[in-house]
Amino acid sequence: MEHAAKHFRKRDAILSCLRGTTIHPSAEMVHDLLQESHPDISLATVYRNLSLFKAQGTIQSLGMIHGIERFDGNTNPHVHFVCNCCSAIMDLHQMDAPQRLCNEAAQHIGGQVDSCQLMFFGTCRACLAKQESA
Amino acid sequence: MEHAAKHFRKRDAILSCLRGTTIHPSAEMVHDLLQESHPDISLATVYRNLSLFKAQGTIQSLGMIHGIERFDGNTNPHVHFVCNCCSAIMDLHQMDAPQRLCNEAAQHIGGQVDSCQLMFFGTCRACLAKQESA
DNA sequence: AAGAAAATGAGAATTATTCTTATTTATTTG
DNA sequence: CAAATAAATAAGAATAATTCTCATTTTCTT
Repeated sequence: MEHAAKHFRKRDAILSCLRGTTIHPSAEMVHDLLQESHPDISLATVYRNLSLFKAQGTIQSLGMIHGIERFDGNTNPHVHFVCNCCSAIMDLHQMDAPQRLCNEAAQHIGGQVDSCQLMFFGTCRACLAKQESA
Repeated sequence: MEHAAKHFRKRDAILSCLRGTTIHPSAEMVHDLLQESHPDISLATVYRNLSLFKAQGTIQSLGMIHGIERFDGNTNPHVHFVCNCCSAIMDLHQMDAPQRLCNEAAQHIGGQVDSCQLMFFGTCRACLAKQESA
């Protein structure tokens, strides 16, 4: 059957939210961000749709950071920095994506390599400043 | 008697277990691996000591892989491959550790970079074979 | 407009991990 | 060597992020 583009308001709002932010939010952060425009959105709906988008490849998961799963609406491969102090996640677009290493990895592992993740950990500028003034 | 027993404490057994395996086990996997030599070890003890070693820097955490935290007794920086099918984690010692990228990352982020992790995801050889025969 | 299919809200269920407390084991001290 | 003190452990309860259930609402098809 032919389907026109379906319009599911809350689902769309969740995707727009992810695509419109660079904070790499968790499910709860998405829920908070949507409070103003959709005060009646359920946390379960956020979790459900994030799982769906992830399975579709529409968004990517950055994995569990400090015990909480974080998401990125930008599926282009790029490098991330995680602040161990405030759990902020920032893009490092300036750095070469390590995709070129996938083939090399595949040879060594003798399996099929689908993706890779390069992640730096440390303390962000804001948290460094806070520590100095304390 | 007391001196000899000191070397057979459960804490030591947990560390030895981690250092003697390359499967990058979770807490539960460590618990299982120790069943034969220490059938009365408690899962809480495993968790408690893994947290301790991690805080000390005696071992490293590879983060949550498919929802479960995995550990590595080898604190030397090296690259890992994760099978999305069976959750196996393998070392890629052959590949350059990306430590040299830390300085570059620090410049871009304007913060302090402590560590980094390069991880490849895909399907391991064993799981590929299983899929073909199915 | 009616019926079918999909999405949602609310809260219960799940599960990896952490915490609490009583007990056991190791270490220090007299 | 023995008493006192400190550290480690076992068992199970508590916690918290995530998933699941199901009744209801919304959207789509005819």
